Amino acid sequence: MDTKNTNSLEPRKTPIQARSVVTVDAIFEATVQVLLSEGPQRLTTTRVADRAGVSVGTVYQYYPNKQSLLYAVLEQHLLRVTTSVEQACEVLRHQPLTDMVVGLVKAFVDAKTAHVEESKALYLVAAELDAAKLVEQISERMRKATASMLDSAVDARFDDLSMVSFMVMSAMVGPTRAVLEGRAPPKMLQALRMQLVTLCDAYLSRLAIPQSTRKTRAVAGA
Amino acid sequence: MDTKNTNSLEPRKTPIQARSVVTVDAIFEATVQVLLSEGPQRLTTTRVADRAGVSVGTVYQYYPNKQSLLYAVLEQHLLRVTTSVEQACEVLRHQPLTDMVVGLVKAFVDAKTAHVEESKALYLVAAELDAAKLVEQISERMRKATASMLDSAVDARFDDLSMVSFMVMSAMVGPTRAVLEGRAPPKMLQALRMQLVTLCDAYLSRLAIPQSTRKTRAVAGA
Amino acid sequence: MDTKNTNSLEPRKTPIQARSVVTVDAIFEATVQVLLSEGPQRLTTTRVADRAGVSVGTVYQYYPNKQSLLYAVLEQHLLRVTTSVEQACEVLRHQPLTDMVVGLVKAFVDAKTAHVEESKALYLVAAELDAAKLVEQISERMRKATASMLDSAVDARFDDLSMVSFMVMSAMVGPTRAVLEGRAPPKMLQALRMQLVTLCDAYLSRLAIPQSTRKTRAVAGA
Amino acid sequence: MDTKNTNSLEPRKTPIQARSVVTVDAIFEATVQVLLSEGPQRLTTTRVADRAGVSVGTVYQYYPNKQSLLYAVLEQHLLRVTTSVEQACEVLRHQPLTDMVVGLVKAFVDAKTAHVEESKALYLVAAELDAAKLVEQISERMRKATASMLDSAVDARFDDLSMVSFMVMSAMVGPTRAVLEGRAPPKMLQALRMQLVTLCDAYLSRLAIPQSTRKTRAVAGA
DNA sequence: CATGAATGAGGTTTCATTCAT
DNA sequence: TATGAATGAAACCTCATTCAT
Repeated sequence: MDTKNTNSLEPRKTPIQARSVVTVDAIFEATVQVLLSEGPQRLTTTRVADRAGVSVGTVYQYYPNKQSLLYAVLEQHLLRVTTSVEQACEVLRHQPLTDMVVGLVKAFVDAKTAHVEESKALYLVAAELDAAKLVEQISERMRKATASMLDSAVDARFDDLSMVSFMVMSAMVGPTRAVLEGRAPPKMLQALRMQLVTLCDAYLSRLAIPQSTRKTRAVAGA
Repeated sequence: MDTKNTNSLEPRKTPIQARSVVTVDAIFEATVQVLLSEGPQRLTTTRVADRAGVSVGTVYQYYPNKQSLLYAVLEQHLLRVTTSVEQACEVLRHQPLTDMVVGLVKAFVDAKTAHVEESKALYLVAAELDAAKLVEQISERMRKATASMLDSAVDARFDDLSMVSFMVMSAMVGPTRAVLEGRAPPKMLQALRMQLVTLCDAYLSRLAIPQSTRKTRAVAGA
Repeated sequence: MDTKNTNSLEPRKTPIQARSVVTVDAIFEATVQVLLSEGPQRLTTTRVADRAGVSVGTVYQYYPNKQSLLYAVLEQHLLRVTTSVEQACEVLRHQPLTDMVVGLVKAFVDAKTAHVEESKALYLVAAELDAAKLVEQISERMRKATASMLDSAVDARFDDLSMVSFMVMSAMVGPTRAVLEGRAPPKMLQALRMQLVTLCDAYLSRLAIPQSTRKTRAVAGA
Repeated sequence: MDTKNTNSLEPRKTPIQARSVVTVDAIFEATVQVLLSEGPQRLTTTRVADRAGVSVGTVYQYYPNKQSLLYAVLEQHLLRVTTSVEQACEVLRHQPLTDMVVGLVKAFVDAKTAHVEESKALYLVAAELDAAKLVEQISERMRKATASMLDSAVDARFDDLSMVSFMVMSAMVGPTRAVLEGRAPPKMLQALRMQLVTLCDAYLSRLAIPQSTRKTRAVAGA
């Protein structure tokens, strides 16, 4: 087992004492701050330590290397989004399709835009880090949650849920990222949610095999 | 005169002699290769020079710094995609909406997947580089082309072309990128084009203000 | 906060632990030694580090760049001379002119020749460094001190003290430098002091507005 | 004989054809210009070639290395000053002391200030170059000329001519250099000549063994 | 003779990481 | 545990010089 050695991405030790918890949090927080203020290129372990008010050595007490530090921050961010999406999906089960889309878009966009700067910075971190696996896992979880939710829609059924949920999730990512990274007509900031709803709802309606449940009318009209 | 100096992203000098043309190409090609084989983190000017079979100094004869090297490669890639999209948009003018979508998706996905590995590597380059401006320009060009094409559709009109074209382009980017980066159900590789067509066509149909005429009159008119 | 960054000429951090004080001294000393043994052209940060028995990295812990290293050495040297001259001027206040000249010349030449080799090497450093400002400040201080001293002479008054002190100081510099740099008849090494006294005293006597009083009253007055 | 190889400071070949003369001049001139516009640190052979409108290779046709190029420029400058001083000394033979000093100071300062910027730049070159020997030779020539002139003064004789001439020459250098390098009260630019005359004349008068020649009165009074 | 592409040693600087205190 | 001084590999970049064309 070399899961906790220098090459690992896992945090090194789990803090037990209260003081340690404070320290880890400070380091964590400092990492985000440095990321925002200096950018990922200028994020060095020393700078993080300085910002956190501890010494470099202390940073290495809790994270075996720089990657694991960034990994932790990235993971937290992604988990926040994922959790948010998963919870929304859970709540939205057994609703009509359109309600699902509205709820899903809201959950996703809200989570992403809660910390705009952080989101932006972390796109870069994800690139520098070999975080493919993590991103893949996260994506998988969100797709699963989405698929499961869609599967319970009262007014629609889908042939290929894994494909549909992949498309819905990744279709939301494109415009959202473009907006976060600042390329997008200004008005998009406001319109993003509605447009994403239109996009996903139109797509899903097109693919839906309508269900003649009592409570559901034809969604796609015509 | 000062535009080709050390801080610039512009190539340094235009080769005059024949052999130097070969050299520049070799360096450019080597950059792509190193990018693919080693990843952007391990791309160093020395490694590029080695791969190109020249000395470091030679690299710096043509590119003022490492960034400009990466910038050149990124630019070429993006321009390839952009040109492809623009040409498609031009050709597809005055067609029905669905034909447009099919053509646009094909142009975009073909261009992106023509050099899959290169595309993947360049996502990281774009992140590390301060390429925001370039990406923005490129995006802008594609949106313009798309908007102009959509504006000429024989069977639809749109209220807010800049928003619609932004959504279409960025909605295509999301799933495409996810596929290229390897997170996506395996079958997506094949299904991508069709799904994107469905996605975009559904979205556009939903937003279209239908034109009742079989033979469309002046589009921008009325 | 930003004053100790990479572009500064200021030393980077003040040593806290005892051992680091030793290190800074060693680096400083090594710089002087390399300067003497290899000349300013061959002074590299690596060589300094080697001579100091530390790694390059350590050098950069205390000096943000090579220039700051040289600057520190130059500054110390110039301050040594300046202080010496200022103290002499202070002590010599209210003396007859000739005593002043004798004391001033002694102070200056002694300080300069205390570390002959160092002085020689630093002429080159000053040239390579953008030390114009430092040299100017130092010169200014010495001129001020000289002027103030001369102003208190019991047996002379001067019309234009700033010009007179400039001439005296820079007239001393010429021959001293020539001697230090090894162009000068051999006997000059011994005769320098006396000749400088003659030079300056003759000059000052020529310009002095004689004071007829044996016991001088308020100097700046009458 | 390795006087014309790569390590030599001698120019490589003497141009015979007219075209060559033009080229050498252009290179020479370009060197001075680059020195002034970019400073000695940024003077590279390529930059000189560019400025001269020739290729680097051509520069190396006429100068075996960079040092020889700088050496040539420095030599020319120093020779100009030296020649000027020597000619003045020749002309001033058999004159009274004061006339000599006036003439000498004028010759020296005029030569030095004829190309102020060039003079400044060349101080740095002299430092970087191992030009000690050249400077020493030049100094020696000026001292010889001065000594010989002084020896012919109609109204004075000196015990130690080599020392006296050394002091006179180097005493002029100090203030002149300070003025050229911009540390000096502003008015000094105008006053320099007169002050140097006062300085040197006072010094020489003090050391002179008066000659009771018919045409000469006691110079220093007393 | 002139050109200018190519060379590559060598310089400066950074920064993740270790370890004695 | 925490500290922070020290490490040194490795990256970027320059520029004097050569030589085939």
